[in-house]
Amino acid sequence: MGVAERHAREKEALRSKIQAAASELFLELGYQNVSIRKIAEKIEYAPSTIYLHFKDKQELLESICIDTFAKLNESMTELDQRDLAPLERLEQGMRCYINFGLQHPHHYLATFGIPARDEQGKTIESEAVGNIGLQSFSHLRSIIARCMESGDIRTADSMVTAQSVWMMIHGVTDLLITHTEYSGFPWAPKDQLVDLSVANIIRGLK
Amino acid sequence: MGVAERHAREKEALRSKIQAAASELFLELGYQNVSIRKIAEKIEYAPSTIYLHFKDKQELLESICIDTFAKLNESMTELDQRDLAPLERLEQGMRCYINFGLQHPHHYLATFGIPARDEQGKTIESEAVGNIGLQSFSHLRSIIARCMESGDIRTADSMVTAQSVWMMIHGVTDLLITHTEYSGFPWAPKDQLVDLSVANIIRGLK
DNA sequence: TAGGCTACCAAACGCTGTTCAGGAAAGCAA
DNA sequence: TTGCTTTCCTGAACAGCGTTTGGTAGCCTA
Repeated sequence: MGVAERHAREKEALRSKIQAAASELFLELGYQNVSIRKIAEKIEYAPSTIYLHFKDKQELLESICIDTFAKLNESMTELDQRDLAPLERLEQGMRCYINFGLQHPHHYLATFGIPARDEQGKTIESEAVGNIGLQSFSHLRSIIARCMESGDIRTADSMVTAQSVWMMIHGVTDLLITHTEYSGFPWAPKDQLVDLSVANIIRGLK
Repeated sequence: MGVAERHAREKEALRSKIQAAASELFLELGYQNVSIRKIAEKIEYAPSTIYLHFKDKQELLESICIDTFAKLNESMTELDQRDLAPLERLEQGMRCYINFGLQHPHHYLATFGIPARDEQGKTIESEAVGNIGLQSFSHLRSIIARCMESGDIRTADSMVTAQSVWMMIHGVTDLLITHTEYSGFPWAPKDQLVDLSVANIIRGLK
């Protein structure tokens, strides 16, 4: 009676196909310019079919971002296994985060830069995105806690400290993604900005 | 022959009325939810009339953001005249920036958080916005240069340093605006995050 | 008073996300 | 094989969006 299983597989296959098409367009055109109709056309299905697999556009794009952010968490976990000194680990973690943002600019912005807003303009955030974000964040927090234990940085509330650090590297990542192209502003080279920022953030924690 | 003048005044008045209505809706509903049609309805004109005064929606919203950012520059100039010690001045400047973002969240996000993007997803930035941003930035740079001269922070390239600092406080501002409402993430109180971030950024510069 | 000029608007175009009634096909039971 | 049910998918529509265009009404000048 493998019929039900086959059906489930086929259904899953189409879901993946939608995600793949959306992901490609997403990468190509950016968040603002991906439309349900373009995705549908790419996979040669009717637009309404997409709604059989995803509640709405937000959920579809979110599912892609979650997949992408899972890669960030993988990188972080990998970094954990390289058993570096705490401070070195912290620096690598920050660089890893920034590089991730630069490698997946659209996904990064869709997740952190352009939150969904309701009619009142309040931020809406899904549980799923919250979870994956929390995972990344807890990596950061634990590294910071370790740096405090080892005495590499001064002791403080690891929660508040980690949030503050996250905000800073988010700012670096965000502006590197969105505003570096603009030639009217005399941006310094990315490398310099990253190096100095990472160094100064760590210095500030000592 | 005051007719032409009266006409010019009337034209200017309508332009301002459009801006005022847009600004109000903007504040109320956020960037995503302001539409030309809603603005038109609010001032009881046809949507197309708006296009006699603004090239497109982007230009209209930009003109509002520019006005708002002019206030930030005013605050910064005011701060200059209070003739504080360099380091104190730097701290106040940073706090001033963050508070500005929190007081005008939609304007802040529209200017820095949600840049216009073309079909390829590249950032488009207008000259006008670039100018006003450059003004704010040059304030920051000159304070930092002064702190270097006075020996309060270590000497380095003031351009790169200012950009790095800007990125960090942008990150703090941005995340305070967009993600604090989300209850699933255990955010620390805003005050704590601001205090620690500002203190650590300055510490990192020493 | 006639002509021109400006301000304005209604309607339309092509796009968007989303919903929904219905059809085709596949699976199952008799 | 026939009929029934379930599943998947679609075409058409709705309401909204930013923007353009053709045309009109009213004021200003001559």
